[in-house]
Amino acid sequence: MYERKTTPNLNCGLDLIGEVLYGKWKIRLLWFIDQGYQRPSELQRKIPDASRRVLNIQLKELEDHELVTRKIYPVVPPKVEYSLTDFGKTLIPVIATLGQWSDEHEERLREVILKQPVSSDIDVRN
Amino acid sequence: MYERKTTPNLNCGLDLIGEVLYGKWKIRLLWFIDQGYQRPSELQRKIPDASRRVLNIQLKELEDHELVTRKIYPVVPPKVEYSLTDFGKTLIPVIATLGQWSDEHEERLREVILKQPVSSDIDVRN
DNA sequence: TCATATAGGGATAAATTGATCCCCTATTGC
DNA sequence: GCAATAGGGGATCAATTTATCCCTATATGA
Repeated sequence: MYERKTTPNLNCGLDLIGEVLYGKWKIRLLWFIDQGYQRPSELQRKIPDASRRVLNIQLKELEDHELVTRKIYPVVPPKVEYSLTDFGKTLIPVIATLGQWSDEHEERLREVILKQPVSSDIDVRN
Repeated sequence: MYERKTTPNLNCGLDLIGEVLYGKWKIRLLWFIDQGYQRPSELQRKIPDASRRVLNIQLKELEDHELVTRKIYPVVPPKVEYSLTDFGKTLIPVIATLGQWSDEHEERLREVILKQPVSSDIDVRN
């Protein structure tokens, strides 16, 4: 497993939330789990761009941070279900705010993201 | 300058907001600029853990994404001021939501972040 | 003359994150 | 026996992000 070499900054609230929410798929994982997609395979289908492996790793981190719990059913083939903890649930309105903002500004966002490379870098040979 | 080798995912709103807000210091930069700390040196003093260089790079990205504008005063020594664009200002309530959540849960967050390494990894030889 | 302040950037190294590949478990059904 | 199913993990590589180091410029004040 990867071992951190630097100590995280934990000065202000924004550092703290960064520690638990940074990770390419974490916000989506929380969101989809809240929506009822609780099994790993369901989550993979909802987030096909992420590899199985990375989702597992990020789910594990969410679990370590007590935002989700993992319940294993002792059946074959195995069955696992993730749920939000009460703590994790408090994040849902926050995520909703993020989602709402990006939905409202979707078009603008696409523009500014895709206009790369920036004007000064445009190569007229294209 | 670093050149991207993969194309970003832009499927849903959460991908989009990720594109503009990912970056260790970006949220803080937006927040402090909104608070009136507009000059690079002021921002550096507010965020001493970030190097000058990285702040410049992230400010540049915020500018490319039209969240801030950069005004250069032709004086010596040089003077530069960043301001939020109207677009950037729409993010402030979103950031406030993030900040509020993490302030409310500050103690809990510190706990779960610092309890690392997780129980199964604890080495009794310590 | 030299340090300070102010803003910036290139080159490069280090850290972190994400992706790929291949392997394991056990049962059911063909 | 072999494939499919469902969940998982080690090793390793690639991509990305952040940090470090050192350089530019000009004016002011000691």
